[in-house]
Amino acid sequence: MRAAVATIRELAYLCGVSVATVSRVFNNPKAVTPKTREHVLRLARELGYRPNEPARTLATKKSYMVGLIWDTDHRSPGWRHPFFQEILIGLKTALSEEGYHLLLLSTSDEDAAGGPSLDGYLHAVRRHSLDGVVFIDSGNESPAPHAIAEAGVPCVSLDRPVDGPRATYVTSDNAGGARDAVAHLHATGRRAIATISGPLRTRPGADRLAGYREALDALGLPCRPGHVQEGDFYLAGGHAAMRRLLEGGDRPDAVFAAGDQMAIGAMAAIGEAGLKVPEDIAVVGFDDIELAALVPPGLTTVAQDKAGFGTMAAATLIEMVDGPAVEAPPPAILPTSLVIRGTTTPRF
Amino acid sequence: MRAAVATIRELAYLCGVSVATVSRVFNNPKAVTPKTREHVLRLARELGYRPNEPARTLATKKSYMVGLIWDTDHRSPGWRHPFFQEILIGLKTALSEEGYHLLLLSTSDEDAAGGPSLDGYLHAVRRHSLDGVVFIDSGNESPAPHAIAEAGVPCVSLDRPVDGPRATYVTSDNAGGARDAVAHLHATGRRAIATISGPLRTRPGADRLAGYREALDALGLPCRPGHVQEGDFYLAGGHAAMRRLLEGGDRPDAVFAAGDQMAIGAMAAIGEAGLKVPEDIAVVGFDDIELAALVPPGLTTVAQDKAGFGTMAAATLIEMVDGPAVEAPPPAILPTSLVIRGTTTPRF
DNA sequence: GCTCTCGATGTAACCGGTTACATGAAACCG
DNA sequence: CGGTTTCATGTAACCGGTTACATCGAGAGC
Repeated sequence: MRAAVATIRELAYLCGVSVATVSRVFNNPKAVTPKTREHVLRLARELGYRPNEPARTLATKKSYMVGLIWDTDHRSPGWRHPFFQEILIGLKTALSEEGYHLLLLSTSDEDAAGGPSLDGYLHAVRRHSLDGVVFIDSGNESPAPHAIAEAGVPCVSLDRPVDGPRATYVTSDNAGGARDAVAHLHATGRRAIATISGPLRTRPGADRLAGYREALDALGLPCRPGHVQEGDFYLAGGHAAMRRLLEGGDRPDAVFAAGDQMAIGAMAAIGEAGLKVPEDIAVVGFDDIELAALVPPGLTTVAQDKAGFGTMAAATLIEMVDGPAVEAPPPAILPTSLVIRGTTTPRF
Repeated sequence: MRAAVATIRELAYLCGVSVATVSRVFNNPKAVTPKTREHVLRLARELGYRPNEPARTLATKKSYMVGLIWDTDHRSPGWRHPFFQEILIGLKTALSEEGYHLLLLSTSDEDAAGGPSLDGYLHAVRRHSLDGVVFIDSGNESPAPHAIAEAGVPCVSLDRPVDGPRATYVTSDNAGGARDAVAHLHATGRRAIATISGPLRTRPGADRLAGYREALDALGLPCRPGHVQEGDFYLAGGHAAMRRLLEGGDRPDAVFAAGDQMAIGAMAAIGEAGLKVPEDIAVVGFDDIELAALVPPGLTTVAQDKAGFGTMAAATLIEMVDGPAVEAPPPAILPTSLVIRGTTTPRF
């Protein structure tokens, strides 16, 4: 391969046209005669010319880059969104198709950017001329997304509502999924259905609990106070919450855990208490992480549309960035689907 | 917060100095009188001024961005490096500390950049003036890293050797870890030690098998041909390979699987054959994925230094980028450590 | 044939930084 | 005290694109 031509001026010279024409070939092809267009394109291809992005960004204020903010300190388990990786794939793929790139931003950049200011991310966005931002919630109530959203930067947040002139969010149908889970437990013969909720300050935590309550209501089952235990979305929290449920004297015959990790922790606690899943206590989780299918006897769970998160976030963001600057699209609520496995086999 | 000052010229005007002085305050502080320096810094802080990155990049050719190439098609499971996420965290954290950012690149960008050329990534690197590249191997023998490495772009590859004037790689001590695993199986009383290798075209696959052979040699054990089965690093491959081992007539009393997923697949196959782990067959894995601790009775495994991958990659890359442009540092070999759990309890 | 339009192309300013070089003041020195 | 060095600062060119506006030529209309 020959050395790539460096600049638009060189290419213009070689083509015998002006820089403006070359520029137009790439940015507004129909403003240029087919003949010259082809000529320029052919030479560009042969010489391996590609317009320089920083220069283009400088001139247009559009970088074709979006920031992925992933607000967390690296010590806490908070950074582990249950399917960060799937989200990332979906996001990256969808953005690439539209010619956008993804720049990773995390808490450390905030400080590095000059002191722990509340709007460190906003500065990062400005510095790089980012076209928009995707924010993955880690449940730690960071003020970052609000600062950005309010500044009018196109912004989509995952699993956490934000408002701002060009901000929206995408989440699963948490309440609906929870209702399905409870209805399924009821349909398999369980009547004393407890729940291990997520942290109630998180939106999915609160919504899944609400769905649980609605379902009990609809089924005419009482909502016994001891049957709601708050967890932390992680293994340990599920384990501890399950022990509380077991020690409560009012032993449930089914548990809806608002996250698969908690469900697995709960199953461990059930085993330690000498009880069996699903014979003594049925379990349903939420998320459908990879592990759910592997842990015996297979965890019944409310599956989220993992790839959908990324894809939807990308689509929504691009709509705000590219589209006519009207207003923020409505929040996207992804459907869930119940995956039935061994932890909820019917009672006789 | 007041509106951020847009340009260096404005700030210079407000400070009553020239743009050159302001620029120096940020890039070469000691070239400027303490008094003016403080003055400029104070005003800059008050006004929220930050130098514009694309402009800076345009002028200096240094973007303070490194690309993370993650070569894969999104369909295959190949993108699942066993701990992509940990690597990413380590990488991002270490890079942020030095003021570098991470730009995600993946296969789709290659095409979008104008046809499926072999050096699509190289173009992406040039377009964005990336300072370097980290390449995560997904085992699909992509030619991408070589094109980049040979072009002289600073480049560090994970788990796969590359050469180029400024290229190096980081990997675990795969052979050493494998030797430890086999020695441990021997020490717990096993003598008929089989292995499920990774794909032999991958470097870790080949190295772990080599380590296994060396260990058998050192222990004076024969290396029976039927006792080496090639897997794919995934659950299904481990399962299939284990069945081949069991059907071979020459049943082993221990298996070293070159990856935890394969080990877990193998354990399933052992269970299906009516045999027990560790009583009938002991199992050791490699990686120490999260699941290893959770799957009963706990998988003994060779732990890799997950965070170390990212940190080391970042350090090595920055050394090449920042440092005096001598030559590529030698490959980094991260130590492994054996984590002993329930699948290898000693034989009486 | 002459103007008028319109569409393709060129010229040059501009985006927001960096930096080589010029400048001028202060410090140093014999 | 004149001359030289040193050092902080300023001027202006440059990085590689985009784009407003000017220009020019061809076809349309009369």
